[in-house]
Amino acid sequence: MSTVDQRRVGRPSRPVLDRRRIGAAALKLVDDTGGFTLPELARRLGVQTPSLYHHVDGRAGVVELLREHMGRDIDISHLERRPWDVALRGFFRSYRAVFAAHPQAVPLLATSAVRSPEVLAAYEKMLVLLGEVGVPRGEAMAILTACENFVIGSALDFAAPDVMWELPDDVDAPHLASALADQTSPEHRADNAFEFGLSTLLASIADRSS
Amino acid sequence: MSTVDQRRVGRPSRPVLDRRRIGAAALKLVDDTGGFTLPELARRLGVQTPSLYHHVDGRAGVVELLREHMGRDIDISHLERRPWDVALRGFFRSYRAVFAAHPQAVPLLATSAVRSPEVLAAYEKMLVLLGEVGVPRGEAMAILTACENFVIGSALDFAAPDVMWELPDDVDAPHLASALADQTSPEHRADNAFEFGLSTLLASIADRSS
DNA sequence: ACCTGAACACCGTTCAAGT
DNA sequence: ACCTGAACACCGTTCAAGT
Repeated sequence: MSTVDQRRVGRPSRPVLDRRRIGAAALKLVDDTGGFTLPELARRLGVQTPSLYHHVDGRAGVVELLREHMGRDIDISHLERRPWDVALRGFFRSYRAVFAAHPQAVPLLATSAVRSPEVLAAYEKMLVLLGEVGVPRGEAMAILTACENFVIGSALDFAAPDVMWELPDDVDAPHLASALADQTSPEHRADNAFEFGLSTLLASIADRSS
Repeated sequence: MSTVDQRRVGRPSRPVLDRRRIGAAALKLVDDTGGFTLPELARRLGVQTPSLYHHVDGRAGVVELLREHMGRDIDISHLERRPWDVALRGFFRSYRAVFAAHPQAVPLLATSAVRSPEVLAAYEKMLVLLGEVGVPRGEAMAILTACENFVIGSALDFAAPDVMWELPDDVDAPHLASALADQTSPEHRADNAFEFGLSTLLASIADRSS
């Protein structure tokens, strides 16, 4: 009948895709479904699967895009604040909050930490902070790495279902059962653990300063 | 010519597969190649792919098998030792050492922590320890969770390539560069960070005891 | 440069058939 | 119960063709 079928072949007058749009759609897809597939991502973008390859390097490239996208959300400005512990606490909270905002994405990214220029710049600033406080240079990297490892582990914990702490009936663990029951706020189990660990690690930095 | 071709159809006189053998082969495969595929796993076991489904629930079931297999290697006996900090330190070191022995498997398992009966029993014992020391019951779970999160994050860190800390030429980060250079032993970067964080977390438990 | 359609190798899963 | 062979839907990736 009419020429409603606008299926087009060949290069469009203006590009319909760009890395930013792909990254946003991918993150949305992961948030919605817990995973992603190139065909499904392409469908959401109204495009054929191979089109993606003009902008990202396959599936691994999309994961990289997720990493970039979430890395941008980490609020580095905390590191401008003083005193140093307020700066670090704010930064690491933001770091974890970004993961917590996209729990389904965490397992995809956990393989390797974010190493974008922005994150490297953040490390640079944190090292300056530690230097100001008097932490020996040789120890600074170990301290920050420990903090980051803790943040990533905590993010994974947050992403994990709370159901994982349900005890099977056949295991006898009275102390564990009552400890789970005695939690001040079970719904914030992961948050409590995070705040505890973060405070602990930061306090130990104070100990190392001169 | 001869009947060398022993391809058989139907149920074998004695089972050729069992969960243990599948788990061991899967772990070996992951250690060797960094991943696994059901066809590849079946090939190594000298069996057809669908045969695996008689023993494990598909691909997810194999991951579960990996978890069980590695969980068995964690040395719980540390928790019988005293004083409490020796017990906990030994246990968490063993926990991480198991991951470190199979770095390629870590990303596969990181999604959810090990929650086998053995690990639950370990938690039970650790809670008894914390109780002996006088840690308030309401805080105990947060403390142990923080330790576990740290261990898992550290395991992922260990599994990550050290190359990730190579600085691109275009980023200007003098403090980061010198901090990396000043590390007491770069080849043990991940280990140093782990030992630092673990000591810190354990020390804070002492603070919480009465 | 950038999108499409067709094609390929490969993977996870199901199931009937056979002992 | 336990293994095989065949079959299916689906995925990631490549590439020539078209603008």
